[in-house]
Amino acid sequence: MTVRVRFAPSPTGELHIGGVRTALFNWLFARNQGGKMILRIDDTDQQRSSDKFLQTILDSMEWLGLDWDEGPRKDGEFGPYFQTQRLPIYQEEVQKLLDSGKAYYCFCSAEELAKQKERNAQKGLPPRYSGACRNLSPQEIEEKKKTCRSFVIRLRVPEEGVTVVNDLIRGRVTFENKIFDDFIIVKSDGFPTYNFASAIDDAKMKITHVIRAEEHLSNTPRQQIICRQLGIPIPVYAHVPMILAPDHSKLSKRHGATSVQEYRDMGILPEALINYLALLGWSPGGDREIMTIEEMISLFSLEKVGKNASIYDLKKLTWLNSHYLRTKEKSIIGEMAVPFLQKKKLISGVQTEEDRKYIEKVVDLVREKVKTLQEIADASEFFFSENFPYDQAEVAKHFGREGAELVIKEIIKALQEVEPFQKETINLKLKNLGKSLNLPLSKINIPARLALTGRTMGPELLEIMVLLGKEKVIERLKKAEALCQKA
RNA sequence: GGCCCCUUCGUCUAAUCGGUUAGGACACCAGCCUUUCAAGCUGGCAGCAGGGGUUCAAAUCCCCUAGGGGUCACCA
Repeated sequence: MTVRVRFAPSPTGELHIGGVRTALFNWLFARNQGGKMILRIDDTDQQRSSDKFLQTILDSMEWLGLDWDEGPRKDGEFGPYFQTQRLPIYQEEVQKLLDSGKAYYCFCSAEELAKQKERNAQKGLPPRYSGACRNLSPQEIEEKKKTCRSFVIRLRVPEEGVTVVNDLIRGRVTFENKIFDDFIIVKSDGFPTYNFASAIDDAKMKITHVIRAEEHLSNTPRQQIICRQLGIPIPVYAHVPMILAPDHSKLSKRHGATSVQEYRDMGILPEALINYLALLGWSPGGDREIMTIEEMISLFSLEKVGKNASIYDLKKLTWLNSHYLRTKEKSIIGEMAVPFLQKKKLISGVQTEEDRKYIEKVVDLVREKVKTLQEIADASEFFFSENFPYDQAEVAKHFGREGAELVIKEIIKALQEVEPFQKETINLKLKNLGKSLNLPLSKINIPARLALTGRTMGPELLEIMVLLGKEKVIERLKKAEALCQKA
């Protein structure tokens, strides 16, 4: 039997790192097993679902390279892959349950139920359904259908016995059936609830392994009860540990960047995010940390997924990102930096071949010092514009001192003589200048760097000079000379 | 509150069947390198939640306690 897994997000928000990690584990498992990855959209919440979220989720998945074999933008033989398009399927199953008495209509209003819950809470009892509509006669049902505005359908849950979840990660987990009340399977708007739709779809889509977050573990027995009542197969479950925020609480917007989109905007590379997330809750064993996607696929196994929740740490993500930033093909990084440079208005929308080459050189030079694509853009401003800012404190310190102007003048004079304007020739000239002025090289380089870039730190000075070209170098030094007089 | 899950450095984790000076990575600190800042290299700091058992031997098996998380929705 070929492995079939699914990732089933609901389009009620952006894809956050917890969700992606679940998607990733599903994907790695499928690819490792030579199975199929199915993407299903659980959009039964009419109020909160939106097409905008659907699109960003799909875009995020594609950006990360987590492709799917069946699903939206793709289709497949077990569709449709949107739950809202599968209503007839659910209706058919509900009817079966209704006919056999395994489910029943409930006419209790939301207000009534809320009151009931409150009463139970006051008595210190668990909030459960009273069973008021459990045994209505056919006549009563017909009558209520006429008088009540709306109704739901509940599943008759056996009161005795236990339901055992066999989880690949957690082992056997046993639940007493008496802790469940008759839960709702069809809402008053006619849409199925999550547990119901999910159980049916997993079976109809021939899902073999349900890999999802641990928060669903407590829901699993309900789904198994549904499966049993419907006589459909129960998949193998694997509940992966949750990802928690640094304060140990459940992930939310107030914890800063949590969605894929935000990381993308920040200038995180997809492979860095994937690599980082793979390490959260899973380890290939040994000392492996940095892995290609192919290595992850071949090394992945659910047995090696841990049981305990993990807390995400931006610092490590950032470290991985800087690693990939430095080691990936420079033309690719150059390409990836383009939107960030555009956003800062350092380059225009269209580039000539020459522009591209220049961008690539700049990016290649700057990437050694930074951790994100955004930082590449921030660090390369002076390569694209004459209006870059000067660090005022450094200006005061280096241009304000006595003799500063003279040094700049000497540098200008020396550089003007350099021909051709290349690393070696410039280097030789500056070294000689240092000797003749009896100054350490740093006393020449630091003011020069400040004049050319506005900062005292950055890529290698000689590289900067060559890339900028003689003309701009001289021009900026002259500007600095003027600053000296003011300082 | 009931039920369920979990617990190795600050964080992510490793440790085939019980025997390890409990390993690695990020972060942090120091040194080296260096024409700045990084990177890189070397070294350092730091952990088996607590208590009972079982055993010649426990991070590892069992029990209890504590702590954390999840779930009990006409959300998924």
